[in-house]
Amino acid sequence: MPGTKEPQAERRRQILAAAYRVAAERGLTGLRIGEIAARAGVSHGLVLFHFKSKRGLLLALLDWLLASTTVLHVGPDILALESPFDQLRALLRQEMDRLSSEPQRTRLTFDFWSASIRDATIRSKMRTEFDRYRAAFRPLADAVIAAHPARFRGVTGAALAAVSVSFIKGCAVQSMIAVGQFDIAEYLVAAERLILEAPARSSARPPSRVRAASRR
Amino acid sequence: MPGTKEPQAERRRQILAAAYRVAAERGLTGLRIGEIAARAGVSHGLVLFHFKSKRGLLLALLDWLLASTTVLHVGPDILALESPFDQLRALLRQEMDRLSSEPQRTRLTFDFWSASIRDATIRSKMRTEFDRYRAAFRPLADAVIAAHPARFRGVTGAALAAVSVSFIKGCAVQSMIAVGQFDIAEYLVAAERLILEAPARSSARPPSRVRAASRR
DNA sequence: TTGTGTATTGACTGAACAGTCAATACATTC
DNA sequence: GAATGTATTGACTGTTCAGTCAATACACAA
Repeated sequence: MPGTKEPQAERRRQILAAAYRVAAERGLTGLRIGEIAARAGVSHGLVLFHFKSKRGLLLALLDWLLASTTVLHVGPDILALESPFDQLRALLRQEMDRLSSEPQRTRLTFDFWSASIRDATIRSKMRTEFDRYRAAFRPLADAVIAAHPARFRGVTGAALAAVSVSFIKGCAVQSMIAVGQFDIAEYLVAAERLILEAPARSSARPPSRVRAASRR
Repeated sequence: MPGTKEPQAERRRQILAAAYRVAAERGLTGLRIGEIAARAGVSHGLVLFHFKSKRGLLLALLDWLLASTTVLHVGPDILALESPFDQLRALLRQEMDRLSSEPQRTRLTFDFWSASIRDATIRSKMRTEFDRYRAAFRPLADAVIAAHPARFRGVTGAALAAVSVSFIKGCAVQSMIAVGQFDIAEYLVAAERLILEAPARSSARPPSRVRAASRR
């Protein structure tokens, strides 16, 4: 005996929320329409009614995941920093913190990356997202290059942005596998010193603009 | 009517080889005992006979994959470089080249990473491999720190090694998703300038030891 | 009230697969 | 050449799922 009706959009939302919870726990491979339905408190058939097929649900879930992921935000506190180097460094830190503070979301995203290897549709969606993410780094990357033309002679803003993204993704990958054993704080310090020539700790000396640019 | 007998080890090898091919094409999720058997030219039942269960086969495949992956090798040409910075840079380049020259293997490894999120046994194996990989970077990382004590004050060799690995993994991830569109050569140049303060191109000036160390 | 379209259910179907097993072939030892 | 142990097959089983569908309930309009 069919239950109470809900407006279409609302039902979809409920089901997607349940799907997200299941996917976060069991992974994309362990995603079962039956379990999603149970969690959403509806029938198996209804899930198919709203999403047409399992694949349809999967793609909707991906859209939902991407849409609800915070877009890279370069806030005022970052813009307030003097040198582009400092800004880029602050941005990296912010992003790594964000990824590690949302392990479920990060793991699910990772699952979709993996799926994207063999699925063209998923890949295309992921790529769009990747591009957007990289593009958000672009202005800063350009600024860094402009501030240090000699050092970055021949380096494009695109490539520099790509490298920045790599750091973040690579860090995420490692922290996912080596849970606990991988100290993000320590990692960040090392990354900063290595990449972006950090100023000495607790010194009052102005940040990074000190060097480079004077080269060659 | 049962076919000709093969020595146990040899059969396992044949089946694993077939499993690798199937996994490379279809991914771990698409791995089917039936298809593996067909490719190996044996029966479905025989695969189970030799590997006990699908999971057994999966773990054996992982062992095989890890065992057959080239261990990080710091060759004489790298050791010949003067400064630790240059050595580390050369090593990064070598590894990125290697990963991108074996896309199938890299993709499969990626698949296993993904599986490791939800499977403790796989995770443990992957972690061991990760540790080994990171450990191989360790001596160089230590050398870099020793060469620039001021710059890396408070940074451990472990963290520096972890960052190096991140670069490589992050690069691999991006190049897998943004196939074609992602220019590894350009990426490498950017990474080198950003991370390791590259010497100016085609200049005869001695490498990196120039700076840092003098700081503070 | 009647009618119409949409939402919802639960039972059913069929396919895909992992795993089992008895039968059989081969190799080796005695 | 009989006996024994191991490899190999193919048919079978049971389960797990995605997807279908007819029946039904609800909302709303006429």
